Amino acid sequence: MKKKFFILDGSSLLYRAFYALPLLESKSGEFTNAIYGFSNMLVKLMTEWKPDYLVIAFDAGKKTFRNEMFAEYKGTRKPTPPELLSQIPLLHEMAEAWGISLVELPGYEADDIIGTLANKAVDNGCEAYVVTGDRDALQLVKPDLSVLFTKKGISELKVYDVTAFQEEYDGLDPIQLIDMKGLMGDTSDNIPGVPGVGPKTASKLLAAYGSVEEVLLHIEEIAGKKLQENIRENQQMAILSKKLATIRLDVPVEFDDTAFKITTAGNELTRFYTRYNIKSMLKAIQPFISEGVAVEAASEERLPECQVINDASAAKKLVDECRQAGRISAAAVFSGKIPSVALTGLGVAVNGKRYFVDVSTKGDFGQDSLFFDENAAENELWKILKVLFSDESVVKYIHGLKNYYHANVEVTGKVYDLELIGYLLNPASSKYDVSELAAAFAPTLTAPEKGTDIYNNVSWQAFALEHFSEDMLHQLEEKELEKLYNDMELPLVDVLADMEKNGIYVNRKNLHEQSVAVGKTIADLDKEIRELAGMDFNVNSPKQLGEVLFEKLGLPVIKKTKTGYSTNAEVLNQLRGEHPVIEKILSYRLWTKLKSTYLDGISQLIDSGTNRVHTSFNQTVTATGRLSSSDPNLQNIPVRTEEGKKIRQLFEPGAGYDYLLSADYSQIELRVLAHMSQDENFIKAFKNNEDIHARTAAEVFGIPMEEVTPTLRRHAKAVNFGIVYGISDYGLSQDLGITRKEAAGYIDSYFEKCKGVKTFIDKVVEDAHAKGYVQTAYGRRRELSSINSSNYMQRMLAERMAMNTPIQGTAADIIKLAMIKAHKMIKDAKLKSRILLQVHDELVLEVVESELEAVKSILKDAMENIVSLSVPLSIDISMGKNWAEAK
DNA sequence: ACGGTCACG
DNA sequence: ACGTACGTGACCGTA
Repeated sequence: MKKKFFILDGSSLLYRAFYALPLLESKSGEFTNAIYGFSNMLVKLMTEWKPDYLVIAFDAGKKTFRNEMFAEYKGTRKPTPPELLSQIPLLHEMAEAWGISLVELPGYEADDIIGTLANKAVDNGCEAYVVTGDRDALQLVKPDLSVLFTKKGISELKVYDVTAFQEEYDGLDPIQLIDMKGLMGDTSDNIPGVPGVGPKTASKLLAAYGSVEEVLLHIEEIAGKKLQENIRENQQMAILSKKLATIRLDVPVEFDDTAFKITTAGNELTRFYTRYNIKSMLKAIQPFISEGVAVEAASEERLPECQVINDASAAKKLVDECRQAGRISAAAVFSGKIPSVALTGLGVAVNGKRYFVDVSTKGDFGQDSLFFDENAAENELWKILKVLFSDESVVKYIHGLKNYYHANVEVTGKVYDLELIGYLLNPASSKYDVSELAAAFAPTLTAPEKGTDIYNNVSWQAFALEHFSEDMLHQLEEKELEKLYNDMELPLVDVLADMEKNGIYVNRKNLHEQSVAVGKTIADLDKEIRELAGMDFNVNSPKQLGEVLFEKLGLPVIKKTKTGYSTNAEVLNQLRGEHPVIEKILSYRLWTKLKSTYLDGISQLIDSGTNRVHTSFNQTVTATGRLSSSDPNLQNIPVRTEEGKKIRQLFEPGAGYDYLLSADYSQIELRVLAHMSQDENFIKAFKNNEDIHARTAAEVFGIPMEEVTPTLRRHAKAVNFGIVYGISDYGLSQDLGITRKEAAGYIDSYFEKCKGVKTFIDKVVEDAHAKGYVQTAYGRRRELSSINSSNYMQRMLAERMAMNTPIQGTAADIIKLAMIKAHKMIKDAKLKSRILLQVHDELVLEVVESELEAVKSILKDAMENIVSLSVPLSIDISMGKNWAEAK
């Protein structure tokens, strides 16, 4: 029996699969529907056709080429959706996972590779099969060479052998298809053909003469004067069109008896479909993979029973097992609030087994923090187990390291916090809890149902961590993020834990007094507003307020929102003078914001034990690498208005400390921009320690520094901000209240003067389009999946993110490193002073008088010298008896 | 749960 | 013609 050689048209199948299936997205953000469809096709071929050889032909070359290729398909000239383009690298991965050769040759189209190889396979004594969604391939049909044409998307295949072809094409010889095209053309492929010749005429001519060349030799005989004339005038076109339609059979590729055989390695295949979360495929591939892997894929059913450790000897045995394995995967349960947190339960996984240990001090595990007792004796089982976390020979795979620090667990040696690693791999995700990570990295592991008891739940988490950590670390290495983890995110955990534990003192008495006073102000304003409006309503309700202002009072509508009238500050400011109530409403808004968010909001979060607020610094929230702060958010305490500053006054040094000290980077983002862009003007200005916005104004408006007015400086400042945010003329015009044209003019002259910035921004955006992600100077990555979107708005947004992220993110990286260094220096110097807050470009410390100079010099060193850029980094230090004074 | 609003860098 | 500045979190009212 002849061996079967299959060659697949990669681009046409990918395209068909993409449009046949709804858009699927893996947990880590890649689109996968085309890959899913393609995979189903492979499975179908493998089971129903049992090929001996199978290869995929694909077009090599630039993305733009691929763009055109897809764009011309089916006569639609729409740009190829980025969601499809983004799956091309996955196609390569998929082929590799299957052990299938992917044949690409720069300068040759997939069609020609397919034609050549199919024919060579036939010459080698094979039956050749071309699998494609492109009808042009039918010209290849001959004895022993069939075309499998996709139908209904890709779910069915129609077989064209010589007989089937001739049945459908009325006795035409397959190779005559190219003569057909030569005569009638093909609009979708931009092949012109002969005007006035359609399928009917072309068939008739070919039936009579056999080929384009023969037709041209017999022009005089052709019936119909107009037709004769058309053919005569378009002889060249007919020949060229035929040539364009002809699949070449002379591509320099050889039939490779070894490489073209399928060498499916089961674990690669499992890993691939696991990574992209294509669950159904994990079942479908079972017949093709070895037994060992089948077991791994079926682990869903093989979740071991949770063993509960409740005596010392079992605990010791577990310690021994982890030590011998050199690793522990653990998920912990904590109770209590910072600064009083206790570890109360521990799930452990090792060697594919899972355990649960109840380590709560009173054996009341599952109760909440009300039962926390810091004087309670340490749990006996925990005493035995905790040594694992400080054993240098044991690698720890855990989740949420900061909580361990809060619970005073000593964790040393090699530690992998999979939460942090998940964040580095995809900072755009919103959650990194174990079940979320499992869904992304180990989709065969089904998370326990809601309501599952804590023993099973936590031990499952440990089991899951052991299961997918290897894959995550592999990706960390592939994306070159290890350094970022080891030198930045991991050491930062200790710093943040200390800051959160420290908290910041709040003057409760003053806070309460302010709250009462502001409450009175608000009540008065509320009354006045209702009187001025002539009716009762809830001023806090934008809906009701809108109705009062724009319907009852008939004020002009400035702007609308999705749901109704806009009543924001910008709108209200424009309505000032139209009605006396407007002023009152603005004032009401200001005071209620202060009271509800800052006075009463923070009041609720003051720890009654320490009289301090212990914010959470979230390390895995922002897409750019910044920290965020919550419960309460101490990164948005008012500072811009006088009323707001009163809030800052409430934050004071605690007992035993003398001052709050603030150290903030001067213009760090613009300095980063100067460094990354190597723009001469910016570098010079920063090196000379000039007022950067004034310098920008001088350059952009072409005047000497002395003539820069405050207004011009303000405008230049706005442009600088705009650059950092990802400039758009519209945004700038809104900010400055100028026309869009004027804004565009500003941007033009800015780029004219700052060529380096222009070049840099263009390069960043271009790279983002090519790679689908952007990076900070330290290699932190942010995926921008909509950067090639066909939706203008989405694409523009992604481009602004592309411009902003390297700048904002690099600045965030720098201050993170500075925090680590400052924290260490303070510790090494055994100072009592300590870091309390980080506000993106500022650190707030609590200091004792005697250490002032030491602290200042440490901060200067740590913050200014942490990295050497092309421009100096500079910090301003100020201090006072409260946070408002330290500004 | 979501949109509108507003506080910060 | 379209309609946006980048990154966050908390509160309120409304669905």
